[in-house]
Amino acid sequence: MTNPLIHELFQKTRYLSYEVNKTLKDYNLYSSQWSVLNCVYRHNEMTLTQIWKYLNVEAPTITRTVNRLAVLGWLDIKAGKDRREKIVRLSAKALETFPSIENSMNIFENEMISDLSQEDQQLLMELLKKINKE
Amino acid sequence: MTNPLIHELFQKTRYLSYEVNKTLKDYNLYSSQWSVLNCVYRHNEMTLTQIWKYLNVEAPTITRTVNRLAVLGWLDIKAGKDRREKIVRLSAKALETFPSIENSMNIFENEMISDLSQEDQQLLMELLKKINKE
DNA sequence: AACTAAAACTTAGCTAGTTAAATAATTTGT
DNA sequence: ACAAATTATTTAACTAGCTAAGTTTTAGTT
Repeated sequence: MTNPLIHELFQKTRYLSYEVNKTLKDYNLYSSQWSVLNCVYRHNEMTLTQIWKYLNVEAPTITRTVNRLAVLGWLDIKAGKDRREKIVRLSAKALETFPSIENSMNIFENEMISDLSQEDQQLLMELLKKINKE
Repeated sequence: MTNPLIHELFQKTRYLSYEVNKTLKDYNLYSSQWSVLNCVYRHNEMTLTQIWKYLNVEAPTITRTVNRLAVLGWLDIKAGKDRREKIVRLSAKALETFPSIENSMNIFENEMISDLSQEDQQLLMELLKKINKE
């Protein structure tokens, strides 16, 4: 991008996603798959629509990722009372492995922001939230 | 991601890239194509290796994007003295259109960071640069 | 009750990032 | 001078964003 700030933001995110994928490789997971697992875990169960709204991506992205995670045995899918919707939960195997992955991710993320003090983090968060179309 | 800061970073970048694509739609360009055009323009001419090292992506990404841009008439490709390398320049048509795209992008980027003061921008840049593996 | 609109999800097809492995040209080392 | 290593680029195959257009089910309107 022309603006150095926006350029840096894109660079850093690419770098982060690259490093996250390396961390998750031990579990045969990709960063986007982890995002889905993590938010489903925290909500206990979610419909596809809840997932894509939460993660701020489009519906087809989640359809695909959730199906892959189901095939790989990480997620269980069941029909809702409303027969249009699908309800997603972590499988028994996923629940068992989850704490270990979470731990690896915590270590990784703490390493990534180890140069940022508590105030730095707070500040960075506020500054990021200011990026927006008027 | 587990960490809210990293989560926010990913969200914001997705949002930015989405908005950049909307801005560039008038020119039938995608944000990554613009990144390539912009850096080639600023360097006058570049080899593929110079481009991917500058943009911090892998070689195959640039091979593909540059070829597409050549087919679309934005880039001219010629062989270098070293016959392994390819040298890339903006086409006459691209040079003609460039200022107008650049202008649209400047307006867009300024809108995006309009809530950030000069110091905010400086600070944000410094904080972003602190994100790194130790 | 029947027609229409909306919601949840899917399918297909595009760009763009990645890795792994291949090819061709140039450098290096002996 | 020749074999081996390195460098530049490419190809194929994977994940992951997106849009546009489809199906099925539910909700709303008349």
